[in-house]
Amino acid sequence: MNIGAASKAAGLPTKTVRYYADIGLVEPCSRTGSGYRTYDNAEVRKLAFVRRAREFGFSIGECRELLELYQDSNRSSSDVKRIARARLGEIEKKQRELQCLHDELA
Amino acid sequence: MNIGAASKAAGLPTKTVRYYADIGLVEPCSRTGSGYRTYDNAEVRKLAFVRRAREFGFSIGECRELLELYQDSNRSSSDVKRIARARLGEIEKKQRELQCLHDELA
DNA sequence: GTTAATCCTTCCACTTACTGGAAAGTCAAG
DNA sequence: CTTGACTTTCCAGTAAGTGGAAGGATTAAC
Repeated sequence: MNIGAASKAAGLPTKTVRYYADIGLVEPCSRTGSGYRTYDNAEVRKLAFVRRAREFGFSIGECRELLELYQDSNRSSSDVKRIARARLGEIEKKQRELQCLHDELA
Repeated sequence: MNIGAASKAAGLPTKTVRYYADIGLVEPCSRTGSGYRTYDNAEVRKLAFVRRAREFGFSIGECRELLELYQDSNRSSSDVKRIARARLGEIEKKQRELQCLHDELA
């Protein structure tokens, strides 16, 4: 999949996908002989995940951390669990705040 | 209330409150003789409202629009209702996406 | 009643996370 | 074999803050 298709599938502008590749956040799985970035479903899922996280105010640095959790197939260490719990706490807080915003407008 | 107390009450950095005053998004209700910005509860509520809206990815321009809705005591016009409905739709979409993010991590 | 700590002011440079646009190479369809 | 859509890099610009300096104001303590 070229960058156009990948960005479309992930719901991000092509520019942003290229930027994420530049900063090493989500890298293409390879390059064609002519230098085109190629993505497959794994990367598209990561990109979509980052899109959602960014929409909720997680910084690029935090997204990096979240991606690691997301990719970690062995989530047994207490450290990983601790980080995940903290992040979930933030997300739940955001959910409550979003509800406030909703109620204030409705 | 001086800027420090107001920003604390609203949950925003002082710098940001000053910035919002500069761009005319939320202005202090007055200034002391010596130039200190003064805020009262109405402004603090607006600041907290903007904080929440910003946290959910609304731009400063959209916050301006939301603030107008928020302040509009006469929400009878169909135009205002239309904008509010569109914004509520966005917020509800964000709520669903946040749930996805939560589930992906949990 | 001065002094130290803690506000507050403006101004300007810097940062983060994109975003637009130019110039040029690539690819698939007709 | 050319046209049009897609891609590349690079560089400049934007949005929304954020940090820090230089200096004035307020308060609280000696």
